[in-house]
Amino acid sequence: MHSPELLKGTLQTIVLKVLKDHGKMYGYEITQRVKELSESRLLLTEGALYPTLHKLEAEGCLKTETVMMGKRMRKYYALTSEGRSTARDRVVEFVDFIKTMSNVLQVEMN
Amino acid sequence: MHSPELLKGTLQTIVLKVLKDHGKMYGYEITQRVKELSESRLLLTEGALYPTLHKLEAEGCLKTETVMMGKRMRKYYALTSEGRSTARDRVVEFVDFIKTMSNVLQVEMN
DNA sequence: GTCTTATGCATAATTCTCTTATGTATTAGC
DNA sequence: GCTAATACATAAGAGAATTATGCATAAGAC
Repeated sequence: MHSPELLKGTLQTIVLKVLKDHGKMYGYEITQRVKELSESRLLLTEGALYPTLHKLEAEGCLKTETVMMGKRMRKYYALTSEGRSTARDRVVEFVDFIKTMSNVLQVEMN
Repeated sequence: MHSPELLKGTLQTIVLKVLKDHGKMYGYEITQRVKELSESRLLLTEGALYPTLHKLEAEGCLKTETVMMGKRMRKYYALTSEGRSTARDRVVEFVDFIKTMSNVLQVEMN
């Protein structure tokens, strides 16, 4: 597991990009996908994920669709067009940040 | 300038690594060196830097030496042997984190 | 010669984002 | 029947930064 400190500020970026790559998903599914992609090194907690989803929705980046699976609720999230644009921006911003950090820390990131 | 959110959790890593590469430095000097290395994209604020230096010193990673330059004080910081070890660990941890993020975000960092 | 900028330290109040804890409820495995 | 996994959600608390403030010296502009 990674030091959770480093995760700060990257959660929105992760959520947006995963949704961009995998289409509509529900919260629990996102946590599992990130766990897979990170080989269990990044474990999203619910207390962080759901508020983030709600916030991104409130900002117009995500739209929702609630489906009942039998008696259990599933709330699917998908990017709006604004969300797609924000996703692009956030990823670029993150990559730029890493390039800067490579220079400051004098390390190669590959 | 980068979104300051991303900086969270990386400040200690930056301070430790810069001190490892440049030997003893004083606070203001560190801000300037980071500004240089990052081409003004990372600007350390004093409100973040000084508490971080004090914390690292309290943890035994840094030792200090105060010098008077004329009437102005300079407090030099240098890594202890524990600090050198911590610096190594933090950089490795950061690079690992970036590798994981590359997988999750599906981007190349080079 | 005064005014602004740069140098140099430091701390406090506030904000933001996450962790941890808690709550509710359904479904699957043994 | 019990435990683990699925599935949502919110609240209290912690941690790390920003912003604001304070003090003080030195250098450069005009």
